[in-house]
Amino acid sequence: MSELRVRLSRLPAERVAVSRDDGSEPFALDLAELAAYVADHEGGPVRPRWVWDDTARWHALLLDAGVRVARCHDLRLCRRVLRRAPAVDQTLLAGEDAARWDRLGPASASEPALFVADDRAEHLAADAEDERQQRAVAASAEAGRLALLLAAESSGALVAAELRWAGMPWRVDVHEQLLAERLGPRPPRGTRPARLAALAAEVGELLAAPGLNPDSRPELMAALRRQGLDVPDVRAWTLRRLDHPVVEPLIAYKQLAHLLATNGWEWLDAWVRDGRFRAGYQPGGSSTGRWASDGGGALSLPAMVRPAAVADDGWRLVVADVAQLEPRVLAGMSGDTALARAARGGDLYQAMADTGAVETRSDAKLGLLGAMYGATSGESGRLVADLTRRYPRAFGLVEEAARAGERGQPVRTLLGRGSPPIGEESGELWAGDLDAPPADDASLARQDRLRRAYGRFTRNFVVQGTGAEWALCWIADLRNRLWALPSTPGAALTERPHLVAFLHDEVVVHTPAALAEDVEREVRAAAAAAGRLLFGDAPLDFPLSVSVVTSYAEASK
DNA sequence: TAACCATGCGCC
DNA sequence: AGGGCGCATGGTTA
Repeated sequence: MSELRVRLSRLPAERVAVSRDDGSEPFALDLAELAAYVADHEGGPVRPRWVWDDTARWHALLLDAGVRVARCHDLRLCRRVLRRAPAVDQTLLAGEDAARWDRLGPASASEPALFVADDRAEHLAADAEDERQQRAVAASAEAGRLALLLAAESSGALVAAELRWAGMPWRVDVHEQLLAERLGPRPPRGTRPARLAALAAEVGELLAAPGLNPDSRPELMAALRRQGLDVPDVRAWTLRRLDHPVVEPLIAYKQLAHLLATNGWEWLDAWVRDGRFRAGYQPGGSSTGRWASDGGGALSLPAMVRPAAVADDGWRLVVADVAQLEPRVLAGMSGDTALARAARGGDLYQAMADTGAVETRSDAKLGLLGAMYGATSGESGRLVADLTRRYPRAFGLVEEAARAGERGQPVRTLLGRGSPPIGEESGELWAGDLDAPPADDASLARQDRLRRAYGRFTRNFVVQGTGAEWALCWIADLRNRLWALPSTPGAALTERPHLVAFLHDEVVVHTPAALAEDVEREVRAAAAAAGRLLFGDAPLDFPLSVSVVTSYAEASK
């Protein structure tokens, strides 16, 4: 029996159109009735797939009403995937309002609301778009994989909405103490904290440039040059090679200035409330399918502030990350049995070294990363050549992806996500120009540079993108497993084990301490399930390192 | 003045 | 000749 799809569209005056694909008559509800309708179905024997334009907006509203849904189809997100999927006949996605669906951007992830004034999504009918998408998938030669991809994307969108809704537990007092220890007491807005001011003064003195502003690159470069320190840039990595007393305080200044700017007191004011850090997530926000973040910087929480992420009393954080996700995914998608054998154990790089493919673990890592990123020169380039002989299918796959990119051809992930066309991001040169003969040496060189850059991108795209697909399957399954853990009847999402962070290949679950072991078991089981979903019975492991901790900073990496 | 770019650093 | 992001700053241009 096929599943029931219930399509929801917005109507004027904050009402909602409900249209089921079981032949029943469509009808309208107000928001209170909608929450009750959804809750009623989620509690019933057949949980529908809820079809809507943007999960961030609909699920936030439902969560506020105490309703959690099991499955959905995010039309905006899935349309974006299908529009670039090489296996999809694009004419099947044309039709009424298609252009408006194409232009539809994500709801503001930091403040999702179902109804907003002057909304471009207003009156877009979910039924028509859903039918188009279903037809496009069904007609594709990769219908099964695409359907899995869309389901995973949509589940990811549910996770993202729940992450924002629940928030990461965050201790403002711990964070403020940490800032005070390093920077001094909170200064008035726009002035430097004491420790930063002292370091700036010290740098100025050591460079004989009183009043120097170390934040100004031209000022700093000029002052360094006057001291005979000629550097091409002022990156910490470059400065460290200099032998001069200013290096240490200058690097310390830069580090603390960065802490202040990105995760200082103003960040706390903006993003932490009621003991929760609520960031905006954008599922599928990057072209490879990885998530992006939208306010708050949830995907780049510096180690320095992680001590402030503390579980509630009697609760724990279960932190889990996958070891070497992308090399494992590469082994699986290429069917490289030698690399897959190395991916059976906990340490893929060490296993490569143990078989004699390379001398040391670090050589294995350097060579594999070089192959996935497109390193050509030096040590890394030489190792890539060696490893290509040992793992021809895996290294051949990324090499072929790079060649396709250099020819200007898009590539696809395991589940069928297509890369954006060449030149789309850079804007430097659109694809048509590549077919025209270059007018002069300069434009020839420019074309060449663009092709190579796109080749490095497509090389990485197939691996990073398939890695993102594995991770989506992982968190989608984990989300359901966590919900299925025993809890008191009617317990809300945040009264049970729930996800509070997802960072590409790592998750954090906030759980009552007594359930931490169950959570750990489910996190591992979900990883194994994701591997089977993508790679079937291929002999391939996705080992996790899992820590049960009170503070995020204690998690071993 | 606002919008944009370049730089540098953080995360994966 | 190393992939993907976000964010803040300073400095430039429209």
